Amino acid sequence: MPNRPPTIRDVARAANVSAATVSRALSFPGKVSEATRLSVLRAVQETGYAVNQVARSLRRRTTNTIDVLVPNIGNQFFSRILAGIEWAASRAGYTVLISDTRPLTGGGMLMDFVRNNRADGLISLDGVLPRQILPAAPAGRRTPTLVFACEWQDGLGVPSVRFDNEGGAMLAVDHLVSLGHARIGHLLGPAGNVLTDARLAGFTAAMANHALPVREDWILQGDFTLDSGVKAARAWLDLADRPGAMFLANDEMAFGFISELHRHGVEVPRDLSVVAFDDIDIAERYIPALTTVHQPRHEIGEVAFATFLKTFNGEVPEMVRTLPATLIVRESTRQV
Amino acid sequence: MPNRPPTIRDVARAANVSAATVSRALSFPGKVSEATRLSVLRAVQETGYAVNQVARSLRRRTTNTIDVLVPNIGNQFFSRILAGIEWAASRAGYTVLISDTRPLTGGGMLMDFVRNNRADGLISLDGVLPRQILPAAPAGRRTPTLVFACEWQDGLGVPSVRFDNEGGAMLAVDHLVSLGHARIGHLLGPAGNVLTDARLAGFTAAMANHALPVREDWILQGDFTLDSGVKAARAWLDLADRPGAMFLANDEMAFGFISELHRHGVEVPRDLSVVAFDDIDIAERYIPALTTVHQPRHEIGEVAFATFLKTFNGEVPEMVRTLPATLIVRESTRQV
DNA sequence: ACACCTGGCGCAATCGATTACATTGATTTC
DNA sequence: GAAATCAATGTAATCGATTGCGCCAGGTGT
Repeated sequence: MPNRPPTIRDVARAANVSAATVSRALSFPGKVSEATRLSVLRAVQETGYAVNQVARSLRRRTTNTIDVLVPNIGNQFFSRILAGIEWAASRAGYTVLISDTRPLTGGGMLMDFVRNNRADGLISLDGVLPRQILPAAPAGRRTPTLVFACEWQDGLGVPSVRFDNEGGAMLAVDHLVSLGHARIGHLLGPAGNVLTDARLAGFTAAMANHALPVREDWILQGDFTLDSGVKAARAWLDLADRPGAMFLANDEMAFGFISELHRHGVEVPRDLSVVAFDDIDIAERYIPALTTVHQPRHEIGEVAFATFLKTFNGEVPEMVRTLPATLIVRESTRQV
Repeated sequence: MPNRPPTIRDVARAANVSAATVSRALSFPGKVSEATRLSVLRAVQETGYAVNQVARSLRRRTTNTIDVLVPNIGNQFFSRILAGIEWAASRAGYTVLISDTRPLTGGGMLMDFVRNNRADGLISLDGVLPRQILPAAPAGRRTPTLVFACEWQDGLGVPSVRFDNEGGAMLAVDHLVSLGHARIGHLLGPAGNVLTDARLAGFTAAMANHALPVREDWILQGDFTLDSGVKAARAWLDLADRPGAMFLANDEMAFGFISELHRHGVEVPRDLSVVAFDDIDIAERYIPALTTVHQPRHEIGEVAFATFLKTFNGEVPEMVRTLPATLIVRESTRQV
């Protein structure tokens, strides 16, 4: 009773042609006569045939699938990017697989996905891929196609698509300065992260532009999580001499930060101006609505996929593509 | 130069054994002698061999992979569930693929994933799968293994794991009543959604328990999005006679709702008590911190995977498994 | 009238790993 | 001491689709 799913041979039999012809009729309609094409199509209907992608992949040595590595699916920041990737991918007949890089503690499994021929390549939104992964092109194997998006890792010869983090940070600082702020602090992202560094660099550069000092004790350590924002707020409260404005490396920390200050009677923007980075969905609906740096997330996804495809097809892509960031002014900053 | 990746045959040659032995050494270490096992392992190292999963899947007719269908990856609510699934899956040697159901407008591609032998089964967090998908077990094919989690669809004979939505809604209402509220409204989820129905049912039942009237004009229509919360706030503001408390069908709408009211000078909880549903991460750090119904999301993921595995192995799973919901009281509700 | 294309199709090899079955040498059993 | 058993390994078929090669018939060119 539980007989096997129909194979191409079943279709061939039903259409009175060879399996080869069925294959051609399906993949290269122009290669067969109109009559056989139709009879094959009818046979497909009758049998309920669906191509076995596994067999096809084995023979074609290609999966038409890419895997996207996301540092943390829970971070809502990434969903728009994924949407952009999917959009471009489906247009090219590609399927998108998503993997969260965090659960894979060993890390060994990551690139195996490509080595095992389950995906044609990777787009990584995570810049800190385990060492083992990148050099994983042993024994004359074609280097697996890898593209970085958002985050990246230098010195690997891997193409990347980025936001203008430095420029975005400068916009943030410029905005605060234009509001009359001169005492400005910064809450960092996780140590060793390229975004942390780039945003700090932008912060420092902008401060220098305005001939403002960067005070060590006003540079707080965070790690992009809500919780680290909370901790930073406590550190801020402990400061003997407090800055009047803070540039936070992302929105999520800003929520933790502002909420914790609120619990201690410090109100944003009344007592402190805050500008963050990312413009995730809730930013507009937080109380206060968050002034933050916006990035074209859908677009970076599209570009990242295009870059993958180009690379996979053997062409040489732009190695670093930078997309602009803009500042969205809302309620968490005010004139002083 | 760009010679092919090493195959099992290359390993066999290097180890001076047959391909069959290599296969056994790798998959059933007990089946070969200690000596050969070691020499095979060494050969694997030397050659840099990695199993070709595609070939393995073709032969084994199994992929050790499940696909999880998520209505909206952007909704942070799902990430914990995914984490739970991954946790259980990796323990069973399974790989988890994640697909967002929204981009697949045609819908046809969804189950093809399984029909095409790319995944052993599906866990759907989306209850409104396109019709074509479910009956997709034609021509004597073994019905693909499908499990619903969170959301579900009745009358399909598909096992599901759910939260106690009705019970959670009742907890919410009970809490409001215990605070002295009697004039209570409800913001619905999207029409036709099982969660919407279940939460409404719980709301209605609890109101009846307390002999409180359910007023039609206090039942607002939403769709689980931030934006629909905003719109609901406007509808609420237009009310001639306003309820003093609202039970909202999810957190995200609550943020839109509360923020929009705030912009119009109505403060929560000062002017209105709000309790929502989901307890996503920011709930605790919203201002005010949100009183909401919590669900064991990691656990539902684990249970869903266990259910899948059971079904896939031909056992008969519990058809409906319900996990308890609890109320987390925070700052968005107050005594009147 | 003859050689030459060419469109349409079938045959069979192939992708890489797995596994049923066969083989071999050694050990156990009666 | 012969038969039976077993552990370890090899041989070859197999999973299902794709594709290089070649055959055949009908059409062209000269």
